[in-house]
Amino acid sequence: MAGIRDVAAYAGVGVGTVSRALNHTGYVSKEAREKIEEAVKVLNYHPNELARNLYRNRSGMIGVIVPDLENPFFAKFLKCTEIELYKNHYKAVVCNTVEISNRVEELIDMMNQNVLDGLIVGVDPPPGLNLEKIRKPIVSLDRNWGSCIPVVTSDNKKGGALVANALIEAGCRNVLMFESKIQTEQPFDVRAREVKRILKEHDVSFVGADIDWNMLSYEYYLKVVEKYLLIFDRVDAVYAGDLIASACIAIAARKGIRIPEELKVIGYDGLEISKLTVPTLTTVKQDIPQMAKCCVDTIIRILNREEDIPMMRVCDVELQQGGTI
Amino acid sequence: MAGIRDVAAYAGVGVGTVSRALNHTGYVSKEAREKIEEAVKVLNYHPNELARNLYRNRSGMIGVIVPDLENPFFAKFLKCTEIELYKNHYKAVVCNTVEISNRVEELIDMMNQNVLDGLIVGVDPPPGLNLEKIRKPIVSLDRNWGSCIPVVTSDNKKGGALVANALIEAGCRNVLMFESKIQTEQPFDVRAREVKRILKEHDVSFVGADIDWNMLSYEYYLKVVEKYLLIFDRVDAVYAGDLIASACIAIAARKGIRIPEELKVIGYDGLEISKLTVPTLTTVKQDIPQMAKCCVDTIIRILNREEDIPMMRVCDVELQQGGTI
DNA sequence: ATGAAAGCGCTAACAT
DNA sequence: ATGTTAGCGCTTTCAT
Repeated sequence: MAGIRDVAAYAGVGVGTVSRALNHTGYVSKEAREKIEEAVKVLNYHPNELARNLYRNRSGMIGVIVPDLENPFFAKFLKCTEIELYKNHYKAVVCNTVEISNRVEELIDMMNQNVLDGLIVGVDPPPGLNLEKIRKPIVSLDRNWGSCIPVVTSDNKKGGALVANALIEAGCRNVLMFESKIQTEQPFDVRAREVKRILKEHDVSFVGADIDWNMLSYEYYLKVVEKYLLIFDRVDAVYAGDLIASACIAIAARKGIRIPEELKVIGYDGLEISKLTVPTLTTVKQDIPQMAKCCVDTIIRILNREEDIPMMRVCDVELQQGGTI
Repeated sequence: MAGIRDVAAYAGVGVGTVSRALNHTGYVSKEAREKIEEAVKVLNYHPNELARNLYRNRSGMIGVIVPDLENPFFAKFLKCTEIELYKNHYKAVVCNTVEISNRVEELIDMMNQNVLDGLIVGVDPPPGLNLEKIRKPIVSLDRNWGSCIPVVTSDNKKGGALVANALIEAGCRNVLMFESKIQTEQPFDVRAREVKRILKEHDVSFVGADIDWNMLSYEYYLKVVEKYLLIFDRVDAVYAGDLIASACIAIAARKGIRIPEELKVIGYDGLEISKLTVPTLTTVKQDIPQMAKCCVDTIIRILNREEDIPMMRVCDVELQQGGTI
């Protein structure tokens, strides 16, 4: 494995000249440059990025933590994030937290060990996290990690309002809501709060459904949706994330419940699957590419030591009209 | 940022002793060890992994290349691969090839630059690839990269037979197949070939559909499926990957075509979405976790310089019974 | 058992 | 414009 000294020797110059030639930094004569290029080719030389990293004290790697890649929301988020990072000459190191605990702490350690230059997190912070000791940037997707961690979120208030108003305009009186319980004070809690507020204002009653948010499988969703529809037989509408909403449409079809006549459904997220249901799912679409872009943009700006980094960036949402409401 | 010399100074020992203590290599007296542990805590010392990497000439990173994470097959594959890599103390650097060309070559360069210790590839090799110059392991998922690149595949022959036999037993006479054209001699071509062979044997006629495999969106699938069902109105069955098969079920529902009475559908892959269609999709399920495990296991064994690495590992498939055939 | 010292392969400051 | 040299922070001989 040829090193820079081999190249220097072969080209008959010093290592400094080689380094300058390769990095396009400082002056290098035409002859020297040509001899070096020749040597590089002959010796099949590739600069050892590890040595560069050590010197520069950066790895060019950003960790991206998501709960579960099987969830299409996070798969798409990672896809978009990876592409944005690539545009900024960074690589994405991926981490699923599902099935394994303590992974977040480990990735934070990797930052301290200089293996990662930063972290984009789509998961809750680990309990008892001490942000003091972290010297590298973290950007969060829709979670509160602390006052000094920038958050990229989508317009949950508008999203909640879109949901509530759609339900009200459709004349729903009894809504079954699959929503996370408001307890951890996360940005997306705003959404459920807004939905409930507006529904109350219009005297629409609703009931929350309690599900295990760590279970990601349609079989589980189908079971849960079926159970709840049985329990609450007066329900005339369901509001849930797209995956559960889709499960709901499937259950309705199997039970002969007509949508939207007998049961209205409104989803949230605007995932691909919303196009596939029959009828297509009316849902509030989050701009995942935009959220990914904001996350990457923010972390890059911190890495570049820019000033006035916004601590909160809110991406737009829009109603994607379907046939379920 | 405290370094190993700071720890050594604080503990009143040499750097060598600190290194040995931290790595549990060589002898270190109890007293020294305790003083060092104390120093590590006080100074909040984290060993710089970059320096270690340089010395050891490894990064602990494996690149995983997939066409598109929005495809649930690859999302799940990456998820499982990441978890398996983690168990082996490696990290996964992810790369979508969609939207950007030349990414494979770049990741290969990263191997030569010691940033990646190996590559797991779920994409075709770039044209004109020269394997000679690659000195680090590559393992491929279901693609031929060359005779010296191990391949992990699933039992495409059995899978094809399961499809064909299911179609025959259901009495289909005219099958519309959404399958990749056999031209690149990839392992998964065996599947289509086997389906066709058995169908011919039983005098079942079939017609292939030509679609743009780089387009991944349900809206596109829906459009294409609709077009083909119109063109071939004598078709009584469709065979396609789960995503297209699901689109097909949606189209049928919208057009009032009863499944399975008027049109039978059989999918391939066994993705989550197969549980969600109405009726549930009959499909051939690939064992994605097992394939991921084989890929990781193989690359780890090469990295560990083990002997007798199998050049081809075939994972089992099984028929997942649904209601579409 | 431990400290000193020589690298790992590169970059950049410095002297020429 | 270019060669020499001192690190980047660690691991590992090699004496002691």
